Amino acid sequence: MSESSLPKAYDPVGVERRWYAHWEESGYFAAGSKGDRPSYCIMIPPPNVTGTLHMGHAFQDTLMDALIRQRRMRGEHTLWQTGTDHAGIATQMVVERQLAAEGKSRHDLGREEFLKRVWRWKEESGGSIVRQLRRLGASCDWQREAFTMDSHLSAAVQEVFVRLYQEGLIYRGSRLVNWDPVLHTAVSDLEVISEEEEGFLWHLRYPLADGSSSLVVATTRPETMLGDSAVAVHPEDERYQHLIGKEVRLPLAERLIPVIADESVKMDFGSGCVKITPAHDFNDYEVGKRHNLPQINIFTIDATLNEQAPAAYQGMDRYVARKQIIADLEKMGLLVQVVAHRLMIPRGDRSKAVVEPYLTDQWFVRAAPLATEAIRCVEDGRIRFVPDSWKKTYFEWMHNIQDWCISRQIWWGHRIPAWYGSDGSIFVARNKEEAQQQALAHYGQELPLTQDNDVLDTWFSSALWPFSTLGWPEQTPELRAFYPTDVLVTGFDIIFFWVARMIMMGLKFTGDVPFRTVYITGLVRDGEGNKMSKSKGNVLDPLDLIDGIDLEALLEKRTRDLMQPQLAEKIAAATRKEFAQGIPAFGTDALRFTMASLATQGRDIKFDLNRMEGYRNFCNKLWNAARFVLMNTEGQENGALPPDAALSLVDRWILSRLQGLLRTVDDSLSKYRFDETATALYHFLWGEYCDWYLEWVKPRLYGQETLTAEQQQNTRQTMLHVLEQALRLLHPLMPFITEELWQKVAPLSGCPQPIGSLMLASWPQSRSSWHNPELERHIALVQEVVTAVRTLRSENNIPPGQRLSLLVAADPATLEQSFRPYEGLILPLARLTGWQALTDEAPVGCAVAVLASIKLYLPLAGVIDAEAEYARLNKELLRLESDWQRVTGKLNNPAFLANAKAEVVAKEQKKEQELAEKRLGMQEALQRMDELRRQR
RNA sequence: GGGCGGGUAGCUCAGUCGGGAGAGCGUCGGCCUUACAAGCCGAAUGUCGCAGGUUCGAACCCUGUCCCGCCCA
Repeated sequence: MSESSLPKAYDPVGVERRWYAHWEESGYFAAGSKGDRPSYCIMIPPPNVTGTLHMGHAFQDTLMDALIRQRRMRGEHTLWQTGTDHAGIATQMVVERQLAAEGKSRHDLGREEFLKRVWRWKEESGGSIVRQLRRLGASCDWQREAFTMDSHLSAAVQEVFVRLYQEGLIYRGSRLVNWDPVLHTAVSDLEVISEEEEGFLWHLRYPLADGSSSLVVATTRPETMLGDSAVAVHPEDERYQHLIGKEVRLPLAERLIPVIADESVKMDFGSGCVKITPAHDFNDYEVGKRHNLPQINIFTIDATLNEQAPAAYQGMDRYVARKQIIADLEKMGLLVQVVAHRLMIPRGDRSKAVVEPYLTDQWFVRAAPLATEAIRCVEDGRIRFVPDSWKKTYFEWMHNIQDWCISRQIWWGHRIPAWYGSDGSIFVARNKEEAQQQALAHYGQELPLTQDNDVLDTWFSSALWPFSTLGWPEQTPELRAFYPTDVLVTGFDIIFFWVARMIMMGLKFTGDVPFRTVYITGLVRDGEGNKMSKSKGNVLDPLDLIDGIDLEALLEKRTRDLMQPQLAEKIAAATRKEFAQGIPAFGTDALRFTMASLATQGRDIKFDLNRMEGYRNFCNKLWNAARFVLMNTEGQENGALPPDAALSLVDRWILSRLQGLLRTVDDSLSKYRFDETATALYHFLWGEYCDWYLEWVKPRLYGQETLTAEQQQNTRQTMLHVLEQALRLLHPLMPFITEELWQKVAPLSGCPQPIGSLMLASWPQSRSSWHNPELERHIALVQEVVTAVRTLRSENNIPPGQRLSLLVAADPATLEQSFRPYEGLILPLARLTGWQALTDEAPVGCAVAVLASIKLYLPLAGVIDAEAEYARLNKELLRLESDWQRVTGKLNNPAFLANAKAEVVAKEQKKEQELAEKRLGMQEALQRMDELRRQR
């Protein structure tokens, strides 16, 4: 054995930087030309251009990269389309906050200047997330990197808008929408998070107009009473029949409003009378339409009271007004009671401000007509959800789909391609010139037009991503080659936001589905199952797991820029406790392997740092296995893999096991069961290749067996070949370490032609001639024997160094077929000097192991702890007894024999024989041990 | 209120042909055995949430029920 060219422990840092740069510079990520290869395409869910990489990205991008790398190795024409999203509201908020720090607002700058500023911010910070993506090893085609505001993507947005408008699928209308009074924009219902909060139910008395009596309404929002248009009761509510049709005098506003009957009123809620405020409540809006009630808007865009409110309240914030109104009503004796009440409070997902139902002019997509086909394509299997059950969630939403409010009153985004004439006529066009032509046709003369000030919902452009990035509306070669794409990998949290909308838009504009499979991942959470969030202070940065971070830096990072600075102390304490030593550097491959192994079917993925440490160790194990292989092959003649017959038992065995691994990896990847892939590779490399095969190889290479030079060479070649193949299989999950090792291993294993990178090496093909189940069964018995001897040693405290000889009792056929041919594999690993067949009674003072067909005796006279051995054997016998009884019970049951499948019965019979044999052997052994311990 | 997912070893989770309950981590014991102490060898550990049912046979299928979580209203 020679010195290895590898250091003793794997150090990921240099390896990762070096290889990624090499891959990218060499153009290995680029899709290249199609030729006659099958295409394979994944669209990355575009992250926020100014954002940073979080655990969810690391998780999903690892899986996408694994799929892409495997397909690339299989020789397919692969494209992983990458890019970023302009994230309208989020990005605008960041820049506005920067301005605020300078004491300015966007209005001080004006639209044009503000947008320049946002672009500048995008240029400055836009690089970080794509740099981080590279650190993950992502093999996306950077030459095709797209941004949702790129000109050709923007052109697609305009095209889609115009066509939908022309078909009547986009319309502008005055509707009640979710209004964010802080951001001053409408948001879609998906961007509103409703959560239960503590509040009150106020019971207010409204006097009847004729002064005859009064009624009591219950409300959670007393300030909106100034906009009431009616009071409603249930038509069948006997308490209030006499009131229906009468009028009440609305206090403070001093308006007369009718009492109406409407089915939607819940009789058992509050007093059974409710105020109806059509301009400020979604339900009341519907009621108002049914009863033709006026819509009285009492709020400004800031949710302060406007001129529709009585002068005394104008200009007040909604919550200030609430207090004032309650106080005023109380003075007037009209406040009946106040009851604590939990209610759902809607907040904007970005600003966290309480969202106000607000009457404004907005643009909408008529969703129902688009949904029909989008539902059908999942029903008929053109699109498949993995796991399948997510399609129920999809259907649930699609069947109840609402029109989509797509206009946003912000500046950063795709400006709506609509122009208004002086009389309010709308001209929707691809550009201003086209709009002016329309206007000319309409007015018969040239008149000034003004463009709509609003921009589109960011998700509108995201919905086009699968085809806009490929060049649509042009029929580009890329569009032809890669659309429909193959699989979308994303989280369940954006099925509605994004997946559903891509399906609708894709079908509408390309006539085909945007992807054939939707693989839905779980959400990465912390070890306790909590969502990772800045305010909880439990965020882990994938880069910190790769590079490591010391405690101080981690504390600083977690407590910087908190929305609620008072949380800093608590977060710091928790962080100190959990990461007293900071986080060590684990490297990208360990992170990726962890992500893959966590990719089970569940919804929540609790990220476990200990597990990651285990996979870091796995990297080191692999490193050292390769180191061992290289030590024994570098500078030697290793030949080429010979035909089967020339190979030794262990060589044939590991090749057979390799076939099993190959099948499992292919199968699990095709099912998106990355956890199975990871487990199979881990178990093969550590549990079989290292723990058994390499140990068996040692005596062969070290000349402890008399082998010819050729036999030794064959083993060296097998050792190289299996490692080389396993590195290929592992590459999609662990690209860096496999590349580094493969570069050294592949030339020695005689790879047919020199290849620049493992990325381009072919994906291993299974060879059925290597599959050898009979040999695997024999070796399984060998492993059982070795383990049994080791157990006997361990249980009797025999030092590993102490050499022993083994006595073996079995029938001659078993001995000759299952034991003797394998003695060379058994003796060294069990650390035995030799063995003898036992024909007579075993000598006194042996430790005994009873296998199905073989009994093993380890002569330990004088050393053996008879008492302990007796207890151990007794326990094992009890276990055998219970197993045996269960099996014989089955076999004695006529119903079982009559109903069970023949192969099951046969299996049980075989099991019964084995157990009976073992049981008998164990009884004998136990008896002898009993005698021995009594002699003491 | 409607829908969905989960409850398996101390922890995190596999276990979709219904036919002997698994892995990793942790724990315990023994080892610096010339690739690796980030390692090697060995061991212990289960009311498969609960109750019924179907079946020769249930962690798995059915019904009910409890608990936890998510989504929608």
